[in-house]
Amino acid sequence: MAMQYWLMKTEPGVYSIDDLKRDKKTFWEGVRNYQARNNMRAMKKGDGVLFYHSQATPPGVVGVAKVVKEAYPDHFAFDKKSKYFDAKSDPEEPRWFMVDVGFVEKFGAVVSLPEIREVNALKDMVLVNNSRLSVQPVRKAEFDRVVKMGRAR
DNA sequence: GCCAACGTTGGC
DNA sequence: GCCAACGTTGGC
Repeated sequence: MAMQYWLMKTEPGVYSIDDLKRDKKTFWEGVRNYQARNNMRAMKKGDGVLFYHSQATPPGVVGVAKVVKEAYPDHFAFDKKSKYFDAKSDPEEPRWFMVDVGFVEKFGAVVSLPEIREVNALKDMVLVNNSRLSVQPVRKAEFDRVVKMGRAR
């Protein structure tokens, strides 16, 4: 099975690449969108992840992470005190899942969304065409190109 | 802070 | 099953 590639969004004020660098790895809880969830369930250990800062100035890819643990139930959905609580997720048949991701590298500077939009080879990225999806698949060529841009600084 | 895009909910 | 209303995301 070939390695797959993904892009995961986070608001740096909530959890940033620097937090991941410090923690080495983290669990990716709180995804409450079916398409994003399905993408997480398709992830395999070792898959590459573009780490994206949304709600940032500028927004963009700030580094690389990797999948270190495949999808398992998001128990925050069962916790009434959690902001991610969802009464419709039954512990017997969990609706929401999370994965663990590990730190790989932080780019010297952000590969910004406007820059990505300017690159013809990246015009089909989900990021460019569906700005709302928080966990999305990335083609290998796109992943390699963004990483190359991130390292060339 | 605004607003477009998109997903979800719920009445019928 | 349709679709209007509503809520959320995220760029600007």
